[in-house]
Amino acid sequence: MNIGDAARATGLPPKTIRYYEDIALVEPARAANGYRDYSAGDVHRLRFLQRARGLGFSVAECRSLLSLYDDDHRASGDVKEIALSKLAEIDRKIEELRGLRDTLSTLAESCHGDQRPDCPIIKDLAGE
Amino acid sequence: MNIGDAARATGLPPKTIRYYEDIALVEPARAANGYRDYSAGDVHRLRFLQRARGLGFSVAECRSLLSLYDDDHRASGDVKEIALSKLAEIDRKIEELRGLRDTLSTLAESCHGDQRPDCPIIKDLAGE
DNA sequence: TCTTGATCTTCCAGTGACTGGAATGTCTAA
DNA sequence: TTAGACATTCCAGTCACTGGAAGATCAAGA
Repeated sequence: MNIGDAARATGLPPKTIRYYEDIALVEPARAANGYRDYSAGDVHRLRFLQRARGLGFSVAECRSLLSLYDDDHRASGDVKEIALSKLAEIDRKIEELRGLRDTLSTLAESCHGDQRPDCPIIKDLAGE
Repeated sequence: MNIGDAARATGLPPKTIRYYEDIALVEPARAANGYRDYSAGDVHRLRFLQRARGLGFSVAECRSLLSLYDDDHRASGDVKEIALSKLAEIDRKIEELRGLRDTLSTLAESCHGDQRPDCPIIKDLAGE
């Protein structure tokens, strides 16, 4: 399977798939003409990556998850640990964004938003 | 005022302050010895940047905000527009993270997380 | 057979917003 | 005088791609 077909099968751009080979995440065989030749297993791994990245796992975390995926004797606890720590990270980010949201929304509400130069948002940013 | 003092006054690392000069956000005068010499106005702008970045504005947005900050005849509506579009962006991010959180939390809950290899998280990522 | 156009290859550079480190120069206090 | 704290510039690295150039290969149609 050529890279274009693998791209269609996984929803990943060819550039990204080549990048995943560069960083040794999915290393396909090569055909006689030098083209990458993706096996069904390779495509599975690519799809795994696509899902895991979509869930917010970093490439480094994906590497760990892939090696657990490869390991038939893995402990599900190891996988769960990664998932839970990612969950905690997402929670932290949500909290941070909520804080930003509240501050910014208060600021925006206090600004009349017309032609006059007087602006509470700028004043706040300036520290007045 | 040397860069170290400006750093202490604003909470920004010297490296970052130099970077802001590189991209022409805050360009201080130079002393006879070649050291950067930050005026009170420069420090105000740096503090403004520090606050705006902390609120999640990109450097490009900060550039716009700074030019509005500099313009005594700005319309507060222009500032409010930037703030509101950032607010909408933050809301989108929060929603996205909530979705991730829910998916990941459902997955983690369904995983017993022990020594056995059977793992619903891996199964889901593999698309089974 | 020739050509066209899609697809493939590699390699280099850019993104955003810094951050680290090396090599070197200047200032201040003991 | 000297130590060490601070300053300078410049280059390279981060993360996860993405864009583009230059050139090879393939499949289909005239």
